[in-house]
Amino acid sequence: MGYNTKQGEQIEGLLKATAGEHLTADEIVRRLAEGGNTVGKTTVYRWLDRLVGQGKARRFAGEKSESACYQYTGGAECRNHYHLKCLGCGRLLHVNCEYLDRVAEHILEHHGFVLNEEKTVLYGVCVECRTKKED
Amino acid sequence: MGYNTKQGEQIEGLLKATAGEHLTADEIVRRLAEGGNTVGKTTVYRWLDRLVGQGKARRFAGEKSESACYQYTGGAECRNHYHLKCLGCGRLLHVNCEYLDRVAEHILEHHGFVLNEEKTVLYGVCVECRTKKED
DNA sequence: TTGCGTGCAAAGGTTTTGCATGGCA
DNA sequence: TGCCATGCAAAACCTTTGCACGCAA
Repeated sequence: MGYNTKQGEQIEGLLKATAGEHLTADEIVRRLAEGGNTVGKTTVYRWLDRLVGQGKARRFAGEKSESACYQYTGGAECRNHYHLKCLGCGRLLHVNCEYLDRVAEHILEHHGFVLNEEKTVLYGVCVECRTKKED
Repeated sequence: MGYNTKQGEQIEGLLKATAGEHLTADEIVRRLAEGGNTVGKTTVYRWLDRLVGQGKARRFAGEKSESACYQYTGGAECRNHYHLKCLGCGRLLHVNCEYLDRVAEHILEHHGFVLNEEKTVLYGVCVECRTKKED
């Protein structure tokens, strides 16, 4: 199911190389073009859908009519930890932390709610953006 | 700043009355129409923007090209607790819990990250939807 | 009376789809 | 060869904006 193609490799490769950032479909087209690789926007959208379906990437809906951003998450290992996303720079932090694991247990026991770690993102501001603000 | 109008009251009223659910702009138009109150979609969007700005409502971006959903949060008090949103029924649970308050402290101390409780939503599945699935 | 609110129609922007062509296996 | 992938153009959608008219204060 699914062929390996030049475009697919380039899209996944770019996402992987910029895993700390988040990119819109448009930005992916532009960056690939800058690298000399022309890829149609339609193809970018189709590969992003596929990568999200495979759990290799993640989609972040934009505010209002902004474009959605996509970010590489790398697959299986990302299902076992938490994600902190910075509202300042967009960076996604991957946090392995037993304390946070216990949060899920607490929520289940005390609030009857099964936390979906894959769908949950904790929003806030990272250290870098915090110190930057103070300038 | 801002007049009180019939439409505004109806929109806020509907949102308040359905605080457990989440509605799209379209659904708001439809439900008001069913109640005999015709309100233009443009007006609905403008009031939703205002209510979100006032912290009275919250916007949840849809997947892909789905419409965004709006949900009544009631204002100031919602900034001091956590929100659990059910992926099954869309219900938003408001959780006041000292255990969860400590999560923010932990994240700051151990991960250098200032959690924004207002922007963060924990996704998962509520008790009702869990037992429903088992049928 | 003044200025904001309303709602229609139209525009704007993102994402999806149709279809002919190209490429992987 | 068979089937999927590609990419252009066009469509589909949600949301915003322009503008003339209506209503709140």
